[in-house]
This record gives sequence, C-alpha cells and structure tokens, in this order.
Amino acid sequence: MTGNTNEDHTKERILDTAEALFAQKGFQAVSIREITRAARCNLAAVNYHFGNKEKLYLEVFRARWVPRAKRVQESFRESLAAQGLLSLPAVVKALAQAFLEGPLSDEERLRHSQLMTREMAQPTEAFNQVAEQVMRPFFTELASKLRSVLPDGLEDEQLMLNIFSIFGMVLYFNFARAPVSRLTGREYDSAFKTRLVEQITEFSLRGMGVSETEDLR
Amino acid sequence: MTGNTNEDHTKERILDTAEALFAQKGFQAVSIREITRAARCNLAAVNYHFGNKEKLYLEVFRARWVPRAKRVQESFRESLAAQGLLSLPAVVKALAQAFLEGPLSDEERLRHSQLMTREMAQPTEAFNQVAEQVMRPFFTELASKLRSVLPDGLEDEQLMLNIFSIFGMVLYFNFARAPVSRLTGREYDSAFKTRLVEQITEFSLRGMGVSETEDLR
DNA sequence: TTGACTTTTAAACGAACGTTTGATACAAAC
DNA sequence: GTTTGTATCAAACGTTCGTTTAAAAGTCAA
Repeated sequence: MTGNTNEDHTKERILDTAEALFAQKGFQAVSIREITRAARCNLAAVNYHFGNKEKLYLEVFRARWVPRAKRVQESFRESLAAQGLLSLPAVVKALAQAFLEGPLSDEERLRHSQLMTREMAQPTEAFNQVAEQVMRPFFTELASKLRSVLPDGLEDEQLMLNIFSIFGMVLYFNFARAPVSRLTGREYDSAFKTRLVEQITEFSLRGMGVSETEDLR
Repeated sequence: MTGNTNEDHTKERILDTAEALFAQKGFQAVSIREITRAARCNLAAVNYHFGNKEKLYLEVFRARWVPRAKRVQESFRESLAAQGLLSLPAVVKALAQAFLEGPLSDEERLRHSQLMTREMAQPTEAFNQVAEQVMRPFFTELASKLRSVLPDGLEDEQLMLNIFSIFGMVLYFNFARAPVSRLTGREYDSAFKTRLVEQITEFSLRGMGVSETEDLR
C-alpha cells in the first residue's frame, strides 16, 4: 500500500484547499471544480478520495479542524501552567491568549473561527463532532478550573453563562473584523490583537465580579 | 398606476420569504426557485420585480433589515427615556433589552441577527448600507450617551472596545443558540432570554468597571 | 517483465441553477 | 371597444453543478 501520511499528496492538498475555501465562503458557495482547480488536481479526485462533497466537508473537520482545536487547548494548558499558581486572572488571560494569539498563524486562526462560527450559527453534521469531541470536554475542563479559583456557592448556570460571555467576546473579535475595523479605524495587526487580549481579559475579570486586577501584565 | 404599498402583493411576499430563507441558509444556498415556490408566485417574478437575485438580496436589507434595525434603536431610546435619569446601568440594560427582548418577535429577532452575523463575517455590498446607515450612527449615539455617564478621561478606544464587548455578547447569545442550548441544556424560551439579559447587563456593568450595581431590576 | 493495485485523467451524465422570452390576464383611461 | 401599462405565466435558454465512468498512467512486489 501507499497510504503514507505524506504531505503534498493530492488528498492532503485537497483538504487544505477545501478548508480554506469552506471557511471563506461556506459549503454551498464553494464548488468541487473550484476546490480541485485550486488544489491543482483532477475534478474527480474529490469523489475518488472522499466519496462526495459532503464527506469532504466532514473530513475537513475530522482531519484538520479538530486537531487544531486540540492544539489551541493544549496551548491554553501550557500557558496556564507557565503562570505558576492557579488564579482567576491567570485562567482568563491564558484563555484569551490561546484563542487570539496562541499557536496558530493569523490565517489559520481566521479559518478556524470562521468554520466554527458557521457551524454554531447553522449546525450541520460536523457540529456533533465539534460539540462532543472539542467543545464539551474543554468546557468541562474550563468550568472545573474556574470553579477552583472562584468563590464557593457559585451556581452552575452562572458559571456557564460567564464562560459563554467570555467566549462570545473572543469569537466576536475574531469573526466581526469588518465592523470592528471599520468603526475603530484600526487594522487587525498584532498590536491591535494584543490590545484585544488585554480588553477581553480585563473586561471578563471585572465582569466575573472579582475586584483584584493586579499582576496581569 | 397600481403601485400601492399593499400587503400580500407578490413583491412583498417575495421580500418576506427571501429574507427568511437568506437568513436561514445564506445567499448562495437559496435558489430563486425555492423563494418563488415558498412565496407562491412564478419563477420569473424575482427578475420582474427586482432585476436579479443579488438585487433582491440588497432590497431585503434596504426594505426590511434597515427599517427593523431602526425600530430596535427606537425601542432602545424609549426604554432608556422611561427609566428616568440617565445612568450607566440604565443605558446598558436598555441596550441588552432592546436587542434580546425589544420590539421584535422571536422569529424576527433571529432572522435579523442571522442576516447581520452573515454580513459581519462575510461582508457583501449590503454591508455598506448596514454599516453607514445603521451601525455607525447608533454606535456614535451610544458612545456619546455612555461617555456622559462614565468617568471623565476615558479614552475613545477604550470606550469603543467596551461597546464591542457588549455587542459581542449580545450577538453571540443570539447566533450561537446551538452550542449554548447544547451545553447548558436550556431552551431559548422567554425565561432563559430574561436570564440572558440579566447576565449581559450585570457582566457588562461590572466589566466597564463601575462598582455600583443597585436598582438594576 | 509481468501482473495486481492505486491514482489520475478526460469526458460525459442528468439535474438544478439564474435568467430571458413571448404569450396571456387584468386593470384603468380614453 | 380599444388602447395602454402592469403583472403573471409556462417554457425554454445556456451554464454550472455534483457525480459517474472507463481508460490511461503510475507504482511496486514477485
């Protein structure tokens, strides 16, 4: 057999190209012809390697999106461990950093959150994979970490809503670049992104009702 | 001439149907055949009344989305005026209420934020209308109102980022219903929506760094 | 070099797409 | 009754879509 996981094989090129195009335009707006043209291979390659267009879309999530999400989560854990003692500011800052700076290139991060946003707003079969394999475990882990640094007696629902509020901001600043850039007049360069991490961190810390804001930088 | 603005005329039915379908599925995923079938009219009606599919999409924003956005803004102003003295909690609560409860039916609100989310994530020509006719004026108005109830010396950029943080949460809780429902186990009924308004209001108030949280209910 | 297997290729399939056309129905004006 | 302009209709246009096919090219162990 020739089933190496080699790069620059047709199958891998198709996955990369398809992910970029699906993220930019959405499933229906991208044609197999467009994908195979951009991946420099024959039109029939998608159906040969993946069966059909929908299975290619699902495979993009299985083989690209989910592993990348796990890299982001791992980056969160490392960044948190590096900060020493577990504290609320440490958790929140590690979270914002992992998702807005983190291990991904800028292009990768954009792709990643575009695909996630699409699935959140309009779930397909891929959403099940994302929800159960990535979101739920991470959500649970995050809730447990936060609970250990928050006052006792906090209700489960309140904790969940706080987490969602943070994620809402993180996602918004990722996918709504157009209005944010337009109204602030600022490009999404690395200086602005650092500013956004700071904003999300401080806003969230205060939002969760903890008065201390020291040793954040 | 017969150019009344009568309801249940073909042109109006097409606009309503098209808006619902574009919001649900996106521009490319909806065919003219699907729209005209749902609007119970002939296939050629779209091209007769609107020229082509893209002009229909733009007309949906001009004739439906923008006026509805202005209704939401007006509801914000009235709700704010009804609360008496201008205060930070009053502004923030009126904002969250206008967008999560407000004058729209649940179906309308979902449609509205779905279309907005699509344009934010992937701007088309319609985004210019939305940004300049709706977002920018409201953003300016909101910034001015907030500035009057916030401590002096607040930087413009800090104020803008705070506004975006609030909008991020509002939008997120509107468009990410799937993961929120999945992970909290709660339906988006009116009780939960009231809970969300409370969450956004309190989280934002604390997030903007004002310690007082009295007379919020 | 043969033979079995995988991958790539050009070509075609029927279906669905956005759009156009010309005929028809209908209303009010003259 | 005729005219004029608007609205609706069935039918067809050419194009693009996802998918299939069968042959050719490539790979590699025996």
